[in-house]
Amino acid sequence: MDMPTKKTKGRQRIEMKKLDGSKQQVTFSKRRTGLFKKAGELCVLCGAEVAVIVFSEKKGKRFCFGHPDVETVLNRYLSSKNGNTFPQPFKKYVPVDEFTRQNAEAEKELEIEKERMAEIEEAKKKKNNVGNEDLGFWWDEPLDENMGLEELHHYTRALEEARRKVAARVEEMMVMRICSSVSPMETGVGDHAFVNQNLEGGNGDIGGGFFGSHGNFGFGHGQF
Amino acid sequence: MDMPTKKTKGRQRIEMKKLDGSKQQVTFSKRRTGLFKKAGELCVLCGAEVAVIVFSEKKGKRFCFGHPDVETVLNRYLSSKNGNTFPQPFKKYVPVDEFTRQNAEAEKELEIEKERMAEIEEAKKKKNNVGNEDLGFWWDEPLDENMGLEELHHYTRALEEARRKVAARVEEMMVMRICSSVSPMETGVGDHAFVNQNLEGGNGDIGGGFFGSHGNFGFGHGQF
DNA sequence: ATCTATTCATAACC
DNA sequence: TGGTTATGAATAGAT
Repeated sequence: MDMPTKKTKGRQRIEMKKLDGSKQQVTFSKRRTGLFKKAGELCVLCGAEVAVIVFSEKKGKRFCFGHPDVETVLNRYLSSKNGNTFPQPFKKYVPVDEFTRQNAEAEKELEIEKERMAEIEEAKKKKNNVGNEDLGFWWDEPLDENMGLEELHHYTRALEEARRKVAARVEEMMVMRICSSVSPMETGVGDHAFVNQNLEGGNGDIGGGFFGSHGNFGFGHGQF
Repeated sequence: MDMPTKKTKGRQRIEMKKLDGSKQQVTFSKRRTGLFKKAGELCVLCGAEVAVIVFSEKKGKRFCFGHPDVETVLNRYLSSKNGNTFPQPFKKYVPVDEFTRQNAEAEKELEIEKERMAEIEEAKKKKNNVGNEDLGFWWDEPLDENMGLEELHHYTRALEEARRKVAARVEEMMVMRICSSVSPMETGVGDHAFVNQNLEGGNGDIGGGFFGSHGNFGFGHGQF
């Protein structure tokens, strides 16, 4: 008579084994979202710094979450890795609010594009002053296959250090550029988290903000 | 008369704002565990590659999860970042099983220690052949403060590339060393996930395996 | 580290 | 991909 038949079976227990097909895709989406949410909550509740990087199996699409942003956490990871203990490392929280930040990101994108198109030609014209004599940039040189393990380790650490420095320098230049082109608004140290879906083709970001009422969390691109 | 009073209030809704003190610590532990579990499930169910890096607020203690391991995912991230599209990148799953892998890690630790103590002296004695003329290694040179944004971008990408190459080379050397000193056992491509708690003092890893019955997930150090 | 009572995440369906 | 429902899981609070 009546229709007490439940509309759905509700959540069912599933075996912890690999899914495939459309089922996998749906589950991937939902669980990825859930994972990022959990990560964000861990940040808010416990003041933790967290980076989550996910590559989908098919197409290897990239998804990221980071607080304060992926790069910061990665740099911290790379630095703490080799025993270099940096309790509260190189993280001058950039005093730009979300709005300003978005401008920065837009500018970054442009820069990256411009640069990508110009770099090959530039490489031909310029001489660098860091240590290569005539063939271009030293950083384009192939690795010496005979380099020993220990040198490689040294090299690795140096590269991480260098990358960190570059990241800091770029950020700095960004901030300078922003500050000189935008009226200084709030200088409060913002607390940002970035979520980023960055696939090969490059489509964009994924959704609305976290914790709408509490923190000014948001989604962005998160490159520098 | 009877005691229908509930033993606990059960889970209570909490405001999504920062906690402190012991409450924070407890919540951090529980939620971190939950986050790693979710990450692991995402890997198993969807074949995703995932890295999660967490720094606690106080003491900046580091916690990591990675599948197949943190380094792999990070390398993939760094490479895919600047538009360098590598659908299925430089990840020749090393055909070593868990046991062999542990040997590798032990050896790595030793190497790193040895090297750290010797490197300063070595730097003085050796000349490198990559591009610096006389003062030591080019990679120890300070950054040119006048380097432009575009050069910095180029530089950054080059460093990431270089780091990737070095990592690959180190891994390769490791494998060669292993293969030449250990009898070839199973050559099956293992599926590993590493969880790693790596604090300044260095204590060790955190717990039992994930999904005991299904995958050979485990906990490890995850350095190279 | 354990134990409940609850809230929360999500498998199945649309 | 986005929404609904019913249920399995995660976890806040207390021990």
